[in-house]
Amino acid sequence: MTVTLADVAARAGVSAATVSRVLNGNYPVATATRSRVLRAVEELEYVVNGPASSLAAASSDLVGVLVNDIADPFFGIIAGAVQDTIGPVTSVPAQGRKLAVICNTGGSPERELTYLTLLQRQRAAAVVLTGSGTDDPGHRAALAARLRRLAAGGVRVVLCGRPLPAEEHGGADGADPAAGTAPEVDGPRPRPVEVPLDNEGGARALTEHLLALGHRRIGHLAGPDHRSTTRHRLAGHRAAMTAAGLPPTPDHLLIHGTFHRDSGYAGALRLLDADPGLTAIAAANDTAALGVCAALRDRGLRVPQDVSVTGFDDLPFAADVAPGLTTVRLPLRETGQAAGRVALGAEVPEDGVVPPEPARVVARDSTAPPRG
Amino acid sequence: MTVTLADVAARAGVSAATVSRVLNGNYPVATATRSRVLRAVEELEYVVNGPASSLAAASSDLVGVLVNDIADPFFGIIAGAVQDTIGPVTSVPAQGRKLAVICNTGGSPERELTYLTLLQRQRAAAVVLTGSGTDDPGHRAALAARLRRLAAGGVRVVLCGRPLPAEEHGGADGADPAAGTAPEVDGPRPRPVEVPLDNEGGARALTEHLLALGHRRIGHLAGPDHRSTTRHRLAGHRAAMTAAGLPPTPDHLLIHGTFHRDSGYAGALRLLDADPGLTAIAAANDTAALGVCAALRDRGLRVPQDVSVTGFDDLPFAADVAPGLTTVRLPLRETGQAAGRVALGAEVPEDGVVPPEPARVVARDSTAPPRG
DNA sequence: TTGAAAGCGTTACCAA
DNA sequence: TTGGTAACGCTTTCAA
Repeated sequence: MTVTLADVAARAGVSAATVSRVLNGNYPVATATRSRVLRAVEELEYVVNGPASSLAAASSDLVGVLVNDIADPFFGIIAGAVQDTIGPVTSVPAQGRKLAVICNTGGSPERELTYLTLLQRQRAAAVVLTGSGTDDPGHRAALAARLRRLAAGGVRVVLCGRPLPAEEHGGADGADPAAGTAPEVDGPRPRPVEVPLDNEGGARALTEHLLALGHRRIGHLAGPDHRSTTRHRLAGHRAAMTAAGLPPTPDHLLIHGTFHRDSGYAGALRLLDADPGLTAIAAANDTAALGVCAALRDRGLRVPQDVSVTGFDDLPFAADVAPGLTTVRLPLRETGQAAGRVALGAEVPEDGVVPPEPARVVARDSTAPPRG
Repeated sequence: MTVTLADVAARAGVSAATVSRVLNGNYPVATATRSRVLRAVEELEYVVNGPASSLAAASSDLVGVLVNDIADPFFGIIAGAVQDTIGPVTSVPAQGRKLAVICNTGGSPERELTYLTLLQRQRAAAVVLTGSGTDDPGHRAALAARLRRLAAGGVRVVLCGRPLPAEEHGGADGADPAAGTAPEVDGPRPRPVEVPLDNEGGARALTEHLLALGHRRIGHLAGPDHRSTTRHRLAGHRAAMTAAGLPPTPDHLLIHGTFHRDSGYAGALRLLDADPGLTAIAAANDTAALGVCAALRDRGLRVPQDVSVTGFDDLPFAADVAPGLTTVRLPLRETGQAAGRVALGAEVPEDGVVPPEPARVVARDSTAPPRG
């Protein structure tokens, strides 16, 4: 039923090996032969059998991209950039024609592990993990173990916007007691590469911006607890406060939520209840910040006249859509493209870390002085 | 180096066949044997070789999902819903564990075809095409041919939010003269299934809403020309105008653009220049509508006091973020889930068309009467 | 309930 | 420059 290499070979009057060589273009073939083969391919509408080819070549052209929330443009932009870089229409010569598999983990460490297993099973060429990872020691250890196995299987691992989970100390396979008999790796494998996002610097710049405007009572709507991104952004915020000689944000002005709009809405209401006199709110990301704006509107407050709102640049147009919203512009496209190039093996730094692009504050309509 | 079935079999003291049966769970195996095998799998950290298994079984567990713009939450929501339905954590029993491959076409018919070839090459179990398709006859024919080949290869095809491109009339393979010698299909294959979005009904409801508010000078910012979605939404708009006994929207109030924010911004300015007295603008989608809101703000106009703005529900929170924006709520999640179930083969209607969920108008702050 | 063995369609090595 | 031919790792009859 299906057309195979042999069919093409027969029609072109050559051997299967020759057809393979023509198709892969990695071996010299006489011009006449080549065109004969190509014509046969056309006529028979032949399409390579990927699984067979992957089996024989011991590698596939699949690249996994894990995202926390596919409905969030933040990840959409990164995933799109990765895909553009490695995909059918790539700018990296002789590397393209790979297929990006975008996997939506929903922020769940379990699903993350499940997807990684699935990708390992597909013998993916590379795996790109984007967005924040969990800080939970158990999950980190499990993730580290899985990444180790992926690397051992020749899968290139790229961490985009999150740090590499540390391996367990002590003997090999410390994280998995049952793995004592697992086979050893047959040589040095490429280590995971980090393509960081400057979460800490961005949060610091964001807070410095608010402080420069004269704000002192700043509510902080942080992301989910136990996430690397949350931790880094919080650290940046604190660094700015400290550098300005100010006390750290008090507990009642620091609320943990999610990266979603609802969380921003609810969090803003709680912050206002906790301190009706606050003049600024820093949100976990733009999506949450938009929720903050809505909450302020519903409370009869204006943005930024009454309260300045800031967030991370998850939605490129957020600052424009919600007047008064100040965001940190993270270089999402650039980061995604860098991750894509690393996944292709085209850009692997010595120390395993691609230098991050600096985050920039996009101030807009936020020059109003704080209230009384 | 890598652990294979044989390794597991040896360790468990059984044959490879038995291990395969245990792993696939589609064959009776003694409980004792099963647990012995599973333990060996654990101990060796065995992960199935997907390509090998796909080759032997002549089918893979990959499902392709094509989207026009991965950075647009509209597609993110649909893609996420498809993935949730078919993916590792699925609610459809005994069907899950499939891997969704989300492909970003950027709205380009060429990239669409390229991705379809790539997916055919991977022997994908199913392919889901989402969002508007091109109306260009050449591309439609090429797409129809490719879909036919996919179906012939046993790939289930799902069209989500767009109509099935018609086959060429006349003899078989009419669209591809060079294919005269292509092999015949070896039996009846499942035809593509349509999971529609009610674009026409939504546009009609949107326009009716504006008309009911008393608007008569309505600017229409349509989507890209030659796209099915654009055509359907335009048809709904016109139907509402006609049903109300009104003349069709004049040419100078009908502008084609893209589905992006910038297009909405620029288009709104053009519309205002063409008719400074218009009282409402219907945009191609929410993203463009947000751009319209920004343009109105920059022109010193208020929404909806001076101009009512409407759009399709690409961003769930758009109406909430931009006060005065009225949207049509398309059942994106439901549609995506239906598409996922169809892709799994769990829901295939007789006539090949899943009934669409109705679109609903989400009115908000748009009760202001028109100016003048 | 289990095992042996024949493919599945490519790739890549070795000759020619 | 080309052809023959082992792998590649799994699934799936067919027997036992």
